[in-house]
Amino acid sequence: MKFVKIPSIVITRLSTYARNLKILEQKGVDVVSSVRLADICGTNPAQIRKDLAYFGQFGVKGVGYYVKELLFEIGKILGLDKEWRLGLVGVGNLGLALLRHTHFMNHGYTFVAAFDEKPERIDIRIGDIEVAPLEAINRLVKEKGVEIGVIAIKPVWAQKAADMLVMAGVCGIVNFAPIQLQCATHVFIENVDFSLKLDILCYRLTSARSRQRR
Amino acid sequence: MKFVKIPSIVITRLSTYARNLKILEQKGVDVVSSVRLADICGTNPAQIRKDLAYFGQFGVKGVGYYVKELLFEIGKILGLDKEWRLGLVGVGNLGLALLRHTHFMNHGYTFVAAFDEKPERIDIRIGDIEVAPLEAINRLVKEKGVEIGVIAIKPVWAQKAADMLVMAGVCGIVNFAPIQLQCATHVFIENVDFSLKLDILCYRLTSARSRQRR
DNA sequence: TAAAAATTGTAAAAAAGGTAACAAAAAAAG
DNA sequence: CTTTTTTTGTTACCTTTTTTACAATTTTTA
Ligand SMILES: NC(=O)c1ccc[n+]([C@@H]2O[C@H](COP(=O)([O-])OP(=O)(O)OC[C@H]3O[C@@H](n4cnc5c(N)ncnc54)[C@H](O)[C@@H]3O)[C@@H](O)[C@H]2O)c1
Ligand SMILES: NC(=O)c1ccc[n+]([C@@H]2O[C@H](COP(=O)([O-])OP(=O)(O)OC[C@H]3O[C@@H](n4cnc5c(N)ncnc54)[C@H](O)[C@@H]3O)[C@@H](O)[C@H]2O)c1
Repeated sequence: MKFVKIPSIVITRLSTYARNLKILEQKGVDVVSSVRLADICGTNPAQIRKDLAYFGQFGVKGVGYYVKELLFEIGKILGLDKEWRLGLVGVGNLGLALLRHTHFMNHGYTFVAAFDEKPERIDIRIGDIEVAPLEAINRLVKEKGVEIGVIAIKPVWAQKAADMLVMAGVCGIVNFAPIQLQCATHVFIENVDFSLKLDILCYRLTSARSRQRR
Repeated sequence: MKFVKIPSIVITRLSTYARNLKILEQKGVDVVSSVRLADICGTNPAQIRKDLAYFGQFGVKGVGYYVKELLFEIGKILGLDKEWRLGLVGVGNLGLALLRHTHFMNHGYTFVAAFDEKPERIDIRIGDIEVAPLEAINRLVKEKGVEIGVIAIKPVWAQKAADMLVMAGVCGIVNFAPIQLQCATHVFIENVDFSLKLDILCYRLTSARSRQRR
């Protein structure tokens, strides 16, 4: 079999498809065409069909896609058919919000550990989680089976936290700090970047305004 | 002059360049070459030069780019040479974290208003901000000059909040709710999407594991 | 049962985006 | 002062991604 590299953007879209299929499922919709789904997702039908074609054939000609079935298949592709265990580094403003956010738990993601510089200051217990000191990362990542690290500390400390997570065996990191993390190539990093999005908006608003003036 | 459409991704990279130039400036670096900057930003030098070429000539042949000057110019391009006023909808877990986050204020972004369904429940005052009921959006957006709306409420309510913001005259929205907002074409929307990033990581980890097994 | 309509999967074409290469200019070395 | 080195700005080329087009298949209509 020929190896085909799957573009990152395809994965992003698959996640969007899954999200909207879930909504359709809740609404009791059984079958959806690529045209309808594209409309909902804000993309084009051929794109959906081509994205899916990377992984196989999931539709029925003349009919469309069975919502439940496609959702299941995309879940399998993305690896959402299992529980993923998250470990949080930095239980500050943002970190607390993330821990308290129950939405993830309903979607296959569970925080199983949390770390902070000054754990004694933070008296939070959510289910099994107790905030531990940074030094405990190595032990707890293994004990609790942390697979994905979530970094929510100040940019200056973020790299060190990433290094410790990787040393402990974590291969996936979601980084909220506005800084470019440098990790070994076997480690996958995704950034969630609010300021970046603000900057993009500023540019759009600014250039829209200057276009109006002309 | 020929109109050249500037790809979205170029703007994203400009923001990254600006962020790293700021760090270089703080370190006291005066001049940087596209090779060095590319190395720091994790891209390629030709890309940086081409990105900048969309907007003009900012370097000196044989020398490189003057850090302060390039930073200033990129700031001007992105529209960061002014204060931007933000209005928050949803002062819950995430919303509070955003309000309390002072980083933005140091970078040209200021929250000037905050709205919640049950404002009486939330006793927070940060500077001039007092949490107001949703009905006050129209009045306060105008009074406080809100230019960018930040949505941090449950997905089901997000569209309504967006509509109200747009009605009040807001043309830029950063949306934290995991839902596709539908707005008029003159409104710019940027999504900050944690679950999406988690899904991408899951896919990468899953496919890396299945590759190992082979 | 036959014709028309709907819709997928995929090949081919078109568009967009990224990379390499190099002339031009400045600085450094000889 | 001349040659070599450094480095930008830009063109041409290459790669990736998106869109179009259509045969193949199923369902619906007549
Ligand atoms: N708060 C937000 O709304 C927001 C939004 C976008 C991005 N961010 C980013 O998220 C990160 C965290 O923001 P925040 O507002 O929660 O900050 P914060 O200061 O409220 O929290 C940081 C927490 O990390 C802990 N900490 C500090 N150094 C540490 C270390 N070396 N190891 C472990 N823990 C350590 C602190 O004790 C604190 O509890 C920052 O990088 C920020 O830029 C925050
Ligand atoms: N908490 C997180 O870490 C996190 C992370 C990623 C995304 N999100 C998303 O951000 C959004 C908010 O999350 P949260 O954890 O802060 O939720 P939350 O329930 O803590 O807060 C929601 C707030 O919005 C208010 N509200 C409800 N309906 C409203 C309405 N119609 N108008 C105005 N205010 C209204 C509520 O009173 C509450 O204060 C959600 O869409 C969530 O999916 C949250």
